[in-house]
Amino acid sequence: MDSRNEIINAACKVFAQLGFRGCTTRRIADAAGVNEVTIFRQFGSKEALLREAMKRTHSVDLAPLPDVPSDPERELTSWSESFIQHLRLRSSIIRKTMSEMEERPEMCESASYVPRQASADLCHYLTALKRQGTAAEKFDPKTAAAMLMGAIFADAMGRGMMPDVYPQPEEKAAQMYTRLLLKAIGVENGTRRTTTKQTKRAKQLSA
Amino acid sequence: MDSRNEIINAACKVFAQLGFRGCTTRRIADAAGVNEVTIFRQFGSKEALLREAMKRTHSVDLAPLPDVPSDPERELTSWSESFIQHLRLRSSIIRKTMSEMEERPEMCESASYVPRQASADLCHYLTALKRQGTAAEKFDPKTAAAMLMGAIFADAMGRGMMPDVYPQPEEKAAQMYTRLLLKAIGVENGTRRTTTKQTKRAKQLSA
DNA sequence: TGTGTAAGCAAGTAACTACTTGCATTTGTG
DNA sequence: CACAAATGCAAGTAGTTACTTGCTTACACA
Repeated sequence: MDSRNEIINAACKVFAQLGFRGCTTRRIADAAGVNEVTIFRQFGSKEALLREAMKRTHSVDLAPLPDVPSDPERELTSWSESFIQHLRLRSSIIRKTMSEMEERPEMCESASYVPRQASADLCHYLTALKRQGTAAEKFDPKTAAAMLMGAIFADAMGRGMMPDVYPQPEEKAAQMYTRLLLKAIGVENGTRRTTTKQTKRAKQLSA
Repeated sequence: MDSRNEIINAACKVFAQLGFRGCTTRRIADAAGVNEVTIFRQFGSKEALLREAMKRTHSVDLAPLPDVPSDPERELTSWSESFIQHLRLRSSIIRKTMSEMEERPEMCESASYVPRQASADLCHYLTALKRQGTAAEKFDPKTAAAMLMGAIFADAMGRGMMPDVYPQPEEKAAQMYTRLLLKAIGVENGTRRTTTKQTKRAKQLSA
């Protein structure tokens, strides 16, 4: 049915704005353009509605990372960019979900699916880099993965609140974190890197 | 007065558990072992009470970082450890505050004081490392600071929800993030580092 | 044309919310 | 002892919450 979808979408929207307690059936009904009773006839209770709404919002596919790395900087950067974009689009709902997690642990199981998957993908990729010998330094893939994801996560959650503590411009942030991580694990980035260095030197000379 | 303090402490505790909407004057009064009217006589309203309670919880002193770096690994690691400990102790209240920040921006101004200060301190320290020449790589101090703080923040916020995506053991996490960052900015850690390497090699040989 | 299903509407329930009022009790201080 | 300030207690206010019931309307399908 159509009203069912409208209600679920409205529930997500209101939850993202006001959290579980602020997400009243009255407000959901208003946002969905639907009578309040329809909610109870369709879902039985507010809890059941939100369970379904959360299940839907948190089932997303992440950008893939190749099984065998070929161009680490390009591949990792585009992964980081898609991940940070994913988090930014959902920052409100993620903040609310995290705040609710002690009171309503069921909600977190579905919410933790995406970051778990992302972490596993990234770890797998970094381990491959290490096995290949592309990464020169000794490092723990899980720590490195947590570091990159943590930086991206904190940026997505906190930039709206304190824009001045995060790197500028916003659109380059994912790339900058990724480059730092690659340096940390000793990945040299061949031709393109050299070109960049030469460009920088040329600029410094002309300045 | 004594009841005033009891009420403020109780308000912080209940807010950390249930957020603003869940933090009812009834629950605060119960937690404080005080009659509900006392709250209104002392603070006038729930809003005013929570304003004062938040102001108090968020005014904390951070561990200092030396103005001129001498032993980067030791100094940064101990700073990271004290910072992660600070965040872990307050993870519940931080999650609630972040979730509330769109609805109640006043609360966030006091809450953002600590991370802003931490970021400034860390940036200053990293810039000094760069100026000293201790850090070999070219890097942007703000990005590097955001990366380390982001990793620590995400760990403190998320480990309870998904322990398996963060490095083990928990107590070494801050140190591991710090070491990765130092590698990223090209800080060599003289004698102690060599010793560690030798120990590792000895272990590998005997294994 | 008839029938069932989904929806709207109005009203009501019991519990809870922030907050108030009036009065009695405790407590520290001169 | 006396007085004032701080607290407790009981009751009440007006609004909101999740959820229910009974009745009416609209629409699809046979």
